[in-house]
Amino acid sequence: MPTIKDVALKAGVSVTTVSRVLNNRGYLSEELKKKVYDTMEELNYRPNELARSLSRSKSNIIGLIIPFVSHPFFGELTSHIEGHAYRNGYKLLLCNSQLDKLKEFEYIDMLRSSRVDGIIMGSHTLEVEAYRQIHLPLVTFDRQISPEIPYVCSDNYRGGALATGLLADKGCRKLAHIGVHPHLNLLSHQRYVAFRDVAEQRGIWHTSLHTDVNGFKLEEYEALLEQLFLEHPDIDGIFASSDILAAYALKACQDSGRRVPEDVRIIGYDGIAQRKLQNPLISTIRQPIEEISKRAVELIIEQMQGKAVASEHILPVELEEGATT
Amino acid sequence: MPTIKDVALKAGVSVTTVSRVLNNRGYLSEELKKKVYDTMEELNYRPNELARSLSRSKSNIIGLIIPFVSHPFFGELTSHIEGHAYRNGYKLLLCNSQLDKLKEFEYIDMLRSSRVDGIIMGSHTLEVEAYRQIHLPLVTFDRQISPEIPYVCSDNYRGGALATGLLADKGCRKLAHIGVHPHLNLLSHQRYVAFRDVAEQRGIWHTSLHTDVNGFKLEEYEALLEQLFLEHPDIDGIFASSDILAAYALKACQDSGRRVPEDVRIIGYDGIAQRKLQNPLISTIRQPIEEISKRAVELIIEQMQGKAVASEHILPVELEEGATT
DNA sequence: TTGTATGCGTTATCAC
DNA sequence: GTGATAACGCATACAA
Repeated sequence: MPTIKDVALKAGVSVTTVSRVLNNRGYLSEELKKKVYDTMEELNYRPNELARSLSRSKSNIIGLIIPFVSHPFFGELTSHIEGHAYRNGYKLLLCNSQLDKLKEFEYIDMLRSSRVDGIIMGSHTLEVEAYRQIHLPLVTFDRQISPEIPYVCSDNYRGGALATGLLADKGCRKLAHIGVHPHLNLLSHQRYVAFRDVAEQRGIWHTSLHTDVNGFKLEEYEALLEQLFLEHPDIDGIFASSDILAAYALKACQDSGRRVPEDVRIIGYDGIAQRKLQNPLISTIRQPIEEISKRAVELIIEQMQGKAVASEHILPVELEEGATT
Repeated sequence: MPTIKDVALKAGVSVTTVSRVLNNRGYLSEELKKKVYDTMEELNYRPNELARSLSRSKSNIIGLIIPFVSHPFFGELTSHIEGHAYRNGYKLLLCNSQLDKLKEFEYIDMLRSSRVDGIIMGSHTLEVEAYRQIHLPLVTFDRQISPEIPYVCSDNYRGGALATGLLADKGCRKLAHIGVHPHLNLLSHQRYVAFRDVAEQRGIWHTSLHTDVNGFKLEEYEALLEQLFLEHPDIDGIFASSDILAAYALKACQDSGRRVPEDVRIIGYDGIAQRKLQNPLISTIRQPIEEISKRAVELIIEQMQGKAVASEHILPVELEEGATT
């Protein structure tokens, strides 16, 4: 591949000049610019980003660590984050932790070595201290780590309250919450807290089931629903902590001859696009996924620029009623 | 951040020695190794991958260009590709083209500038010549570009034949194929070719509908199904070119009072995990997504190593019957 | 076995 | 306005 030196030589100028043209710095005659641009074109020259990054100590890369891209929610999140990064001239290094501690740890190391300009953390299997050691612009999704590290999330408590309130309003008398394991200090745990609060306020019987610690597996979801109906066959309202989980609940109801919403009412969380494939359409609490993604990227960029950023970014949710409630 | 120089200084050795320890090259006494490792630890030193990459002219980054990560099929593909890349010590730069020509073009440029070691192309909005100009290890998914560029895909023709054969066996007499626009020379077009061939061999009436050129939008899918049943209300067999499309077909049937599989039989393509959320379970032609991903990464690595690779990689599909046929 | 010097492709600091 | 030259952080050929 041709280098800046080749361009300089062929254009009959110095590398400094070529670099100047490249970065549009200082005063350059139109004629000179054209000459340089032409030789670049001629040589099919592409500036070496590695060298640029090294020299400027800025890579224009954002690292994204999430549990699973193949999970629809994270797929949408990733998609929007990529879009915003792209619009701002950043590349995205994708890291699937699979909720594997070692993998997440190694990825953090790799990202630091790669001198990424910042990291968006959507996976949180490690201890607080591990994240504090990173010393890079950081944004966390759905987890509060320490005051210096900003986090962005949906209004989990309000979402949980809205969902539970709807089930109560519809006359449910025996509620179940299903979700992933609340082992870590994830903010999504607030959905459950709200569920419990509202159910108790309203004096409604309620219970909660959750998957294993590393639970994002589809088989686990199935087992969870089976257990639920085995232990509590007369459940008449389910608040699922994700739309995927809600879809499983719906399927489990249909398979066991329960009518939805007549016998059992179901409401999910997330508001993923794929929800629309379900029949009947699943009621849900919509997270502003696009807004969350945008904010996360902005927060990374602002930190890089040395700006002070607020540490708390709680974005509003919206109740979106379908046909399962 | 500390550099190799800091480590050398503090350990009382030369940078060369530190570099040697880092890369485990040449003969080094255990004592010396330990001393160097200890100072690295002490300084929390991380080698600068940018500098390493520049020096070795190898970035250990693979670029992945796909239309949409949020599409379940590409989500799974991405997930597996990431896994294999990681296992081989490569990082993944994620590029969502959104089937936008300009974006895809710019991304190719960015990847070249970033000196990625290879590119896996799952988006193909550009002309053959654009890809031939890349001059980097390349692998294509589902598109044949030129003999030098290896491609990997599922056995599309066989998949289409299996699907159509099944519908025919079940007694369907009026078949429809639905898919995305066959504008580009995508190999998935073979699914349709097989559909037509088999239907004609068996003497079965058949038709085909497809989305717009840039069609991956969910709304378009809905419109497509609406049109299908409007024009051909008596269709009794549908072969959808993706499971997502099949899910829409299923929903459209249910919404219009058609029983599946009694009135209309449906079979999809891909074999995505999310298919299991549908009720009834959708019959499908399963692509070996994991194997495809593995092969793609391998082909990139082998090309980087200068090995000669075969240009055609057609992996077997499998008919997986659910409850919609 | 360890160190010196040079190069990787850019940018930035000086001079001229 | 333009051009040498020294960084950027690391790897490596060559010496010692």
